[in-house]
Amino acid sequence: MTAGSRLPDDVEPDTCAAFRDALDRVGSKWGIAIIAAASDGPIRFAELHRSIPGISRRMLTLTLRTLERDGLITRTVHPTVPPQVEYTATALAEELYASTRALSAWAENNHAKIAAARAAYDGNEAARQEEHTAPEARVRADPRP
Amino acid sequence: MTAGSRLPDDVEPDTCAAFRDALDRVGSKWGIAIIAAASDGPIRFAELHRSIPGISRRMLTLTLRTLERDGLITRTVHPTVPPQVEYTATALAEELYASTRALSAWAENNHAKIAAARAAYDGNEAARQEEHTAPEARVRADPRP
DNA sequence: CAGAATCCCCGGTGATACTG
DNA sequence: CAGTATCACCGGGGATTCTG
Repeated sequence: MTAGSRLPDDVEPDTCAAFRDALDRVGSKWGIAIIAAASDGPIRFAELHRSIPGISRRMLTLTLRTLERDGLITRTVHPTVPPQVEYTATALAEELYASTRALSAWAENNHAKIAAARAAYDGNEAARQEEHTAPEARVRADPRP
Repeated sequence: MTAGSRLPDDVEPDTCAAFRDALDRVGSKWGIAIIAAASDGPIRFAELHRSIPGISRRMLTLTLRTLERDGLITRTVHPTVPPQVEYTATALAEELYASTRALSAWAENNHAKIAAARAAYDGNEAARQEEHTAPEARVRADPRP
């Protein structure tokens, strides 16, 4: 397939699809946080759990599994008496994390503009609502039973 | 608040949060595709709808609204007899889109490695399953009523 | 300590039909 | 043409409990 069938799958053939593909790996709620935390060398499950405030053990486990599956995190089990497991970000994950910086930087630099744009939009929106409801209607609170 | 209360909100204080913030703007299923399509100059609703294959009119409208609200897309209405509306990506959106490239590039360059990692993981996973089910059990299909 | 299992909720998304 | 309005789904994510 895709060879002659002319599937309608080519808007921004590569770039756009590739971006979504990257998001599938690191777009989950905790993905980036985990990779970031595991970038500073091996870190144990409990440490990870503590260093990422809002996360539940469940989501930590699940996200770690997908990251491990994709080769972004290595899992090392030390068969000591209280089980001890260490996680480390792979080189691949480090590259991914680095590729993330541009987006983070953009967000940091422009979240003020975004907020302003929202305020402006919401303001005009509210104004349009008023004139759409027709001025007369706004006076009629009509406290009649 | 946040002054002395020592809120547990500082894993990767800025970077990680900023990334998630960026995703809130462009992480939706169609966000990037729309910005990409609107980067090549003004484009009409129907054109947009055609150039992004899988999208429904509903999601196109909704996503355009949020993008407009965040100042990433400008909406221009021409009061002609058949209504004509044009959308254009703002400079802000262009910067955002540019900041996206690093991630897209990473995905393009490494999706092979990812696939390989997955295959390896799934292979070992299946193997572990077998030996965990205990060899004997695998022989017992037990066709008894 | 490091999970696995279960239940439940909610928001993003899709399908369909109607409108100015 | 360019939307809006409804309904319905389903999968990510959270809270809680159990285990080797």
